[in-house]
Amino acid sequence: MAHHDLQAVSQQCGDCPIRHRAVCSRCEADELARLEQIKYYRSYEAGQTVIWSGDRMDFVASVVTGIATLTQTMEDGRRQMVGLLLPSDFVGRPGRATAAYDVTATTDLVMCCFRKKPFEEMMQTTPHVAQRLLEMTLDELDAAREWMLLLGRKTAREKIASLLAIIARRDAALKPKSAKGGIVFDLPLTREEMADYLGLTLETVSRQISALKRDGVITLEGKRHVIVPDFDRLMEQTGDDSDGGYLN
Amino acid sequence: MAHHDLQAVSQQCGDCPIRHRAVCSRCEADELARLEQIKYYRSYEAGQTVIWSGDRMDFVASVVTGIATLTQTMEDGRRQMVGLLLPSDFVGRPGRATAAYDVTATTDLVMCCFRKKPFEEMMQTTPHVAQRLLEMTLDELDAAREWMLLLGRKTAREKIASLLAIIARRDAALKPKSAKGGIVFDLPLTREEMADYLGLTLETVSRQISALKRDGVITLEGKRHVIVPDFDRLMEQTGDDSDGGYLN
DNA sequence: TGCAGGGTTTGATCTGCATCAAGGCTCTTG
DNA sequence: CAAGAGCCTTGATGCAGATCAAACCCTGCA
Repeated sequence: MAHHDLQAVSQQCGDCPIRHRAVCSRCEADELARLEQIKYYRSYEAGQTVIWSGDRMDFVASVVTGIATLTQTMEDGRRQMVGLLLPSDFVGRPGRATAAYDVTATTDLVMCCFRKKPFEEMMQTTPHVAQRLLEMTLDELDAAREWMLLLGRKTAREKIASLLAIIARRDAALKPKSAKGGIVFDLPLTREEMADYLGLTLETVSRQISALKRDGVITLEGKRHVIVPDFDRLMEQTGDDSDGGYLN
Repeated sequence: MAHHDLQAVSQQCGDCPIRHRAVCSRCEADELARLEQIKYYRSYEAGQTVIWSGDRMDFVASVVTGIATLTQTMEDGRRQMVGLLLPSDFVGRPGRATAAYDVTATTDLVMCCFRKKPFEEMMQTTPHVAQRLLEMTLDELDAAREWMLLLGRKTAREKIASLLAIIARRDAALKPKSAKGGIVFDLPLTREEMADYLGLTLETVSRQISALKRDGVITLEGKRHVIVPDFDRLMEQTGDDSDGGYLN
């Protein structure tokens, strides 16, 4: 429905590794040219910090490849992940000068950045961009609220199952078509990062994964490679309504 | 900075009880006329449900007076509040046909509603509205992420103190000027609603409030009327950075 | 005046997860 | 090949907050 979105825009150029070039028929040539001018790419390697909370941030960006996290840290070191950024997700806030969260690359990461000032100007003149950004932000807000239910009310086992289901679903959406014999994916997070995501300790994460393994809900090959023989079986462990997602 | 925002628009009419009429100099007369045509008011009394999760929802709205909550419920009855709507807050999602959460009036409530279809059309033609909505949604997302830190990592005492601080701050912002002798406000939520907000049980909420009272951090008159003699003292209990809020 | 019901407090006990601690696996580096 | 560093697992123990239960307070109403 959005005929000119940020991903499409950030993918106009030939060096962008994901998806096809998507030129929208209704986009004005000079809009694109303007975007091209304020756009640049940055790469980070796994573990590197993109920006620290409180730092000056004069760009907004969208993830091209890799995975990044947003985390908040309390003075005494307690950490909570508050965002998981996958390819096409947006970082940064027009109208704010400093970063509100630590942004970290958990895998090798490429981001497509736009300098903030010109980007904001473009938002004024190009309503599609603001509309698309609104849509993405509303999606993120929904995800955050789902996450709040998880943090506030789910048990450790339900939390782990939910996280696995989220990753499995996303992975299934990307891949052409998983084998019929079950869903297979690699965990993009360490046990500690999972713990920060779920509001648990890494020991509890480890124990609950072992428990799911013991109960035959999942199988592990190595520490990271997960096989889910029966996705419905996994979903039963999440505590969520079975009736899947609301379709818009 | 937004010269034409949703509240301003919803307050053009004389029957709107909050704030002054705010006519934006840059707003086109016919924009306003269009908004007037698709606008209507609805009232609910305390405790009433505005809409159930999954129900058809053919309007978007903003709170005029009173307080509403968004909650999610699991099949077995566990509940988590995921949004607290104060005057001027926005409900509903353009581009979604059904409600994703239960919306409940916790006090008597007046909402200014816009039928969804024409509202969406107006978003297309009036960029200011989409931009303002984006701003509001980003604010909500920030609040949700703060809330996630609370749910995932704070102790019961810190949760209670944080909630009191949030309410106190909001209240202070509304009132002309609190007395110098400390901040005073009424809790707009029952113990159970606070528990749903904080991911606790109502017993724990009650106990922690008693503890804060015992320690002299707060004083209670009746069950709902709170006196905070020293706001900094309360803030110390929240676990948050002392350096207050980032100013844009 | 009594009593019924919703909201709240407080006590006793239980339990899920945190904490503390040790050891295993795998990869890197000298 | 040894030594070290990350990351992960597993065990033992402790405690914050859940659960179960009882009683209190206030308001409305018969």
